[in-house]
Amino acid sequence: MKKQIEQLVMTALQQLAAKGVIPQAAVSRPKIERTRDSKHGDFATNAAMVLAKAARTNPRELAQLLLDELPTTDLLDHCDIAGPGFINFTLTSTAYHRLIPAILNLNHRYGRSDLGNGKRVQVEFVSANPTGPLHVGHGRGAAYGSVVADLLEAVGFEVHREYYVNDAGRQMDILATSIWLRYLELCDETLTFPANGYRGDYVWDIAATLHRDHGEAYKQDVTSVFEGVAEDEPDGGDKEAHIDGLIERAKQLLGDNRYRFVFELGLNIILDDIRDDLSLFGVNYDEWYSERSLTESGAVNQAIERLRNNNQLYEKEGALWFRSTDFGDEKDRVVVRDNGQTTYFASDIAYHMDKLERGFDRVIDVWGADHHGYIPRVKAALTALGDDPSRLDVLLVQFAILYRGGEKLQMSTRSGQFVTLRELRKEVGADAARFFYVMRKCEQHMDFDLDLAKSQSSDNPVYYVQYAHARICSVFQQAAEQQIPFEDDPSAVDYGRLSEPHEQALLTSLAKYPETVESSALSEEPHQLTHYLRELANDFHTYYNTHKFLVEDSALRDARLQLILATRQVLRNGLNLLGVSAPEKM
RNA sequence: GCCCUCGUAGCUCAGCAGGAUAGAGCAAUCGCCUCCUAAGCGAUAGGUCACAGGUUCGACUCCUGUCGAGGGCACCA
Repeated sequence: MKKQIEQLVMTALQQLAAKGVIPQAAVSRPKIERTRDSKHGDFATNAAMVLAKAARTNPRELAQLLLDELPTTDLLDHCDIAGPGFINFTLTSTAYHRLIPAILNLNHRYGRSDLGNGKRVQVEFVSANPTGPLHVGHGRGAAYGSVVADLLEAVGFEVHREYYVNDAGRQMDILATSIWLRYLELCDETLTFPANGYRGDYVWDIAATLHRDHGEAYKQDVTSVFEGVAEDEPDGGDKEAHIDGLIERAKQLLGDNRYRFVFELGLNIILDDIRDDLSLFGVNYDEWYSERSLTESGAVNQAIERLRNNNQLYEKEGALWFRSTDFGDEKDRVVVRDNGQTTYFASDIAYHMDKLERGFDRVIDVWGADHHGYIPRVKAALTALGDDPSRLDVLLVQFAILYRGGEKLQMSTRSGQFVTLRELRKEVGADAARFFYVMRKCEQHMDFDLDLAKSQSSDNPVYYVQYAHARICSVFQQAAEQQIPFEDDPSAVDYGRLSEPHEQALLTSLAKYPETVESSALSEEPHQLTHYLRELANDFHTYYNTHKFLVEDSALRDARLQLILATRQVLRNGLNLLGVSAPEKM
């Protein structure tokens, strides 16, 4: 609807330009907005106010000239000039009535568009280190990323969903070593677990698997493990040096193959768990991209070479540095350490280079807010490599703070004290969790109230929307049980019978759906859709409470039933985009 | 110290590229089920949009500064 008005105004503007009223250069896509107040009609434009200066006339006069040039259409009931020079458009009721069969014919396609023109977009999200189960902080990124991906797909982009697996690096070595130490404990060895090791129960579980399947094949004498290793922090030493020493010792004592085996065992079990967890949360990927594969394929070295050839690297204190300050970063960054190992940043340069080279028109990274300082250096690297950094957009997701019984819950992966995404799902359900996560703007710090998400009451917005859907289903259930007939061809119904204000309100909301999806998708703001669905559900509940649908008057009944069928379709489409179920019964 | 994000009703948040009288939901008070699911609906009350300047016809929205909250400033990943 909005598009149609936009075209009408555009035509009028071109006419005005042709007549020399306004300069040709001033003609641009007019801004058409929904009015806030229905007294001002359905849509409004400020075009006359914007162009008044260029036309050397006052806004209200220009508005009149514009209206004179507006093509005739059965879409518009009337237009008027208001306030300082707004033009208000009021649609005809037929324009709205035509919407019902249109929605029902389009079915699940109502709200989808081809705006994206099949452009390829990659969305990378979650990408948590596989050193433990996902926690509720990752949940927000998961819900947000997957809804953004689905929204972009709905408006016609070709979307590629990807998880970057950090399967290399020190954190993974710490995990492998933690598993091995727990294994030794299961072999009845006594030891002091390192302060910096991973202490979660899942580490015990993996160690138990190793012990069960391989007995004592990986056992070593504990004194040989700890002897000569730097003191741990509680003993007055450095916890980093201590854990690094233990990693070295593990590699030494187990040998390459056996160490590798423990490492892989941990990685695979945890990754399988993450995959399973996300899938149950309704989050699926096209690709799990391994960090290690970048090193193995030589991509990391290639990226470093390319930077070197572009004269962006220099050596200092035995390490190789990238001149990221030349591209706006606050300090230069190391890509190869003095021990010859490439840094995580080097992998990330290679990864982002690879992303752009895979031919995506746009690359979106969904990161936790704690990574924001990382953006300038990645963009710097892309610029230095001669790529276009504007093709990369980083969306930052703020932390979610969990509350239970009004108390803030603390969490930390290392200490093993956290609420996992799995626990959250079990406690509040995937539907409520997803809806809650996505209800807030991503850059907004979020308070996640567990009690509220769990409550099956009016306080809970998820149930509110789902309930509207179930209620509509129930009406048709009733019609079937009472054998009340109704016309099932939406185009054979007289919608002129829909004259109640509640019906008009509902129709207006239904018409807004495509605009909402488009705007949500383009601004990467799923919360717009959740708010919309709440309003739509509210329009329906209000209507439901004041009017009966299964009335005697069959023509009126037909019109009302088709209207709520269209409503059900939109609720369903919207919930589906959020990855939330639309139950028939509640 | 520097950088990023945020600061709207008692609480949690909307306010879409500046536009016509600031919006919801909780919580509070008062109403509505012999009637298609009361997980619902209606009504009342509640706000110098953190503060101070600036930009203009017009600022919650843009710019600068102050204050406050969170996060980031590794040869960790």
